[in-house]
Amino acid sequence: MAEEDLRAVRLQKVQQLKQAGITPYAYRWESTHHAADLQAKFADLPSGEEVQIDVAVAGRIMARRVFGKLAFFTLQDETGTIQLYLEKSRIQASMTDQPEAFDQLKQLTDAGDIIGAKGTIKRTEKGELSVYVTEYAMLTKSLLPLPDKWHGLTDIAKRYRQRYVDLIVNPEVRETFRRRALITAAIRRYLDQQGFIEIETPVLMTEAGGAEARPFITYHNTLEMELYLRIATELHLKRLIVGGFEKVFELGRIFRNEGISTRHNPEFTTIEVYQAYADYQDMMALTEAIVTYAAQEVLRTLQISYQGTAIDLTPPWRRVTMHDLVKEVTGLDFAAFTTLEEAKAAAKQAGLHEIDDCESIGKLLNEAFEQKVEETLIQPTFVTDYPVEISPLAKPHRSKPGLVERFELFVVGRETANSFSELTDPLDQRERLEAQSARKAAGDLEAHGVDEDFLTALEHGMPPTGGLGIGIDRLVMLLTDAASIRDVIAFPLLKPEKSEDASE
RNA sequence: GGGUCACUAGCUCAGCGGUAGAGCACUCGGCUUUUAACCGAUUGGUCCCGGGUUCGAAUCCCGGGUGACCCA
Repeated sequence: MAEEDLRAVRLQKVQQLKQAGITPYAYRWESTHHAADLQAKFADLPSGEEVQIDVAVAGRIMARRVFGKLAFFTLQDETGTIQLYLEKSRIQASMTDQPEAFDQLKQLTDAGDIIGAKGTIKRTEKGELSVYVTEYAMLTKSLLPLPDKWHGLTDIAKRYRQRYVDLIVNPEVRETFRRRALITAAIRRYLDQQGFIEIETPVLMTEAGGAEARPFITYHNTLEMELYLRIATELHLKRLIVGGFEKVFELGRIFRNEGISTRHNPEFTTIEVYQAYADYQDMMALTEAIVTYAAQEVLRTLQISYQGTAIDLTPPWRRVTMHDLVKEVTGLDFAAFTTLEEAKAAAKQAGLHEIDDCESIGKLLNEAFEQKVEETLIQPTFVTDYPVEISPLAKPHRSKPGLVERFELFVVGRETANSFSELTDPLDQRERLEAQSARKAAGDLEAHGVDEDFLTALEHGMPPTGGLGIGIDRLVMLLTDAASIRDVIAFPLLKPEKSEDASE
């Protein structure tokens, strides 16, 4: 039967309910238990036995098994499922004001409807814990059919486009988003316990900054000006450190106008943390603490499995410099090169590709790292001491010329966190931002203009500060064993299904 | 950006040049211990869209759309 016909049948049932004086869209319902509560509480109840306890439950009908004078419904709420044992004689005896109650249950309810039920507890002879129903109420009539009860909804595009249906029929999807909420709550709780406060900074900015990425551009009507959606929270949080806060963070959404893949969504969530009087070594300890706290709170273990690979999150994690890793994997010792030409020749020899545009040894080192090393970093690894050329906001290394005090955390081959001893010298910072601004002028779409107010803030003096950013989506992927970032974002960006060609 | 694959009933899929199919769901009938309930009978289609080849296209070719995976 076509979808419109299926819908028409259910609309007819809506009318029939109304004619019988029953609203198909009720106002409230009071439950005593969730399905999981009952399943746990009566786990030891033997088959065939009853318990005279009054319970009330509510949820969506997932399956109906209807006999002549008896019916079994599978009811699903947020916590799980429980069976309703619906006996004509018992319901008719209790719902005396509604003599047709059982027939209405058989004829006017469908899988997908939301109902409430009151009754006692009974484990059937076949062993299924059930609410032995005395009364029920239609709470919301559903007009559209649920997907196949056995195969469910597997079409990936449809799952993302109609996430509500995905959530109804795929319980593990609900679990993923429940865990995501637990992870962000755990992170906030940990930071709160450590004395950090969360301050919300602007999403709309007159100049994008704090990262190298293409921004989204929007427009303010009354100001008559273009604005950028933030690509990082960095520059505002540092202003707060200048202002005297010593431990701040923000867990929020940022936006990057770039490609979409299983690891990239145009809007995603990061947490950035700034701690005055700390350096990147302190931030490593903080990173370990945050991630292991979240894992323990949500999974109760540090031994996790990601897409079939065992990952051990037990700290301390390996700490190794980018130079040493590149040398270890490729055999190239970048500390030994004196000219760019020499380094490029050796890099090509080692099998690196598309390196002709690299204008410095530091960028070449980073290319070697990205092309050869990243994918090998499966267990949690802090990669330290980056070239200054690719780190415009980090403080020069206290003992290694040409490098900065920075680390990135890699797990399962993916960058998961990024941190530096923050650059606090306003003149050095100006030089680096102006260099970037020149690249913007030359057409680099990921470069940005100088944020003069940020430099003014630095000139007022920022204490030595450690900064840390963690990609929340990737962390959630890791802790929920999700293969795609779209599996941990409730409503990922998708192209509209049909282009409404017209209008022009 | 490039390559490969997918798109057929509400859902899951078969059909691959000759009358568009199955299971589930829906509708009707039967049924007081089911749990993919069962039995019987129906119903349901822009075969993603647009061109082309052909006597004939869901099927072959070209273009487009959406998505997945791989590569950059």
